[in-house]
Amino acid sequence: MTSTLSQLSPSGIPLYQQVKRAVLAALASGEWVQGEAIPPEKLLAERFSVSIGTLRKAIDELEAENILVRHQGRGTFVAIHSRNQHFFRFFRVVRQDGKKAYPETELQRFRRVRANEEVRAKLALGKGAFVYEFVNLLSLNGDKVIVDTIAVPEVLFRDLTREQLRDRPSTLYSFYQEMFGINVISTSETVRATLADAEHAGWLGVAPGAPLLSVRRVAYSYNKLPIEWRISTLHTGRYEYISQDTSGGS
Amino acid sequence: MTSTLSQLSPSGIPLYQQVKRAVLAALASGEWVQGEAIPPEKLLAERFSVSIGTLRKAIDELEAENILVRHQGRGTFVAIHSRNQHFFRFFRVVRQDGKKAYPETELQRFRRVRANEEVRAKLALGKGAFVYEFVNLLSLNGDKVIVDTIAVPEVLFRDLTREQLRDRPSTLYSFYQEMFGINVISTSETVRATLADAEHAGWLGVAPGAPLLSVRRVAYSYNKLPIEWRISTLHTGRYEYISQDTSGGS
DNA sequence: AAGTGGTCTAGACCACTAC
DNA sequence: TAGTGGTCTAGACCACTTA
Repeated sequence: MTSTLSQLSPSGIPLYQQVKRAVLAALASGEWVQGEAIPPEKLLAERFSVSIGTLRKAIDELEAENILVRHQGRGTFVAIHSRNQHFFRFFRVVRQDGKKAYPETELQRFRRVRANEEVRAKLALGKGAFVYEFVNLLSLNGDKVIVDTIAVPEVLFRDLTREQLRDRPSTLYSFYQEMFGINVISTSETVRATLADAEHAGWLGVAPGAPLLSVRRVAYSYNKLPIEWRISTLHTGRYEYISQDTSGGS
Repeated sequence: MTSTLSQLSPSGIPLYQQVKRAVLAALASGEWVQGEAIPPEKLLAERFSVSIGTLRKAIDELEAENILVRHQGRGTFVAIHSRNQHFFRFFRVVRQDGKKAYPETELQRFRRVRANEEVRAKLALGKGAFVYEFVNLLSLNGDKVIVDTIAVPEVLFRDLTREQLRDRPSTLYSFYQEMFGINVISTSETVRATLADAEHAGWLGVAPGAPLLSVRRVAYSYNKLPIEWRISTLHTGRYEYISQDTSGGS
């Protein structure tokens, strides 16, 4: 992969966007790997025959999209969506006093089934497609708080097993990344109030008929490809769902 | 307001951030008004004695935060948070089929009271401070869906009256903007499940004990100044609360 | 000390909008 | 045509990390 950029830009597309696409192409081709540093800015600027300012503008956007991470003095790295910071971007349940904690997960159920109509719609699957469907019970500070019912397309998660899920050493989304090369980069959620049915009441240790939150999520990879559908059922007795507006601030 | 920037930067804070703060200060002081253009970049660069590139970096961030809007060839404008696009950034309730609609509002209650401890904490008010507290019932497509209990500091909303609220021609936040010069630029929300009490059941036309969402919001202006505290109680029988993650994409 | 990204400059030229 | 923001350059110097 030399890829000195197609040299010509008759399209009128800004140079920095062409550079951005070229960097994305190099990432998608596997030229640079998860967690590894990409070449320094000066080298990249030469490779693409642009000034360093233009190169930086391209990298700026890739960093804003959580695809690259820069560290002053060390280099620019391919982002890892693992435990530390990124976890709480997608995990939005905290104790009512604001304290964040990592959940403990117990796999309750696992099966391979044909996707029903709702799941096919959410995951953009064709009729007859299979999904892996599993249920996790999540605890925070020892309290059973969340039941996640999750469906992922078989075609993207070939040969996923119950054991892999149960024994994974890291978060679910970094497991997706490490084992299947699938990156979750955005989600879309809706929230409703429901009453606990017998099964969820049992899992969460509440009375049937207790009020619960039902959070429905579609998770997307690059190009808005849907890769996971989940229904999270939350007991908000001592916890709550948070929804920050990240645009503003000073 | 000359404000040529304090000239000295012993603090080691990057210049463009100092410029950003200075622009925010000019906005907060009312020097530039809603929907009006701010001075051109070249002028601002001279005023703050920085290069145009540095000035642009400051404006870049303010645009990313929806505080300014740039239009090539026309100028840079103070963002208007009014009806059209911005409304649905803060109004996050849609019908379960995804259809968005503007709510109709009925003012149910209005009073001036001393803030209790919770409200004082959320709005960063001192002991004994007064707030205006009012209750709105919101309908979507003719369905009564939301009860908003809202508190705003008297010190920021001097002489707010029941009649002003009832007769306002626009959304609540553009009313804040037009009548009091207060801009909502970010919010922080938490969500819990509750059961309808008698009063809310009556307003929403549900049985007492029906499951409802309780959304608690603090709305902020520039510099993270809290300007409104509200508890929204939602009936999610046919509607739902949405929470998009806007960071990703390519 | 060497190498990385972060900031900042002082322009040039282009694309778009208004008049 | 004049004025606006958008792109791009070719550096200089600073702050941080690693050895």
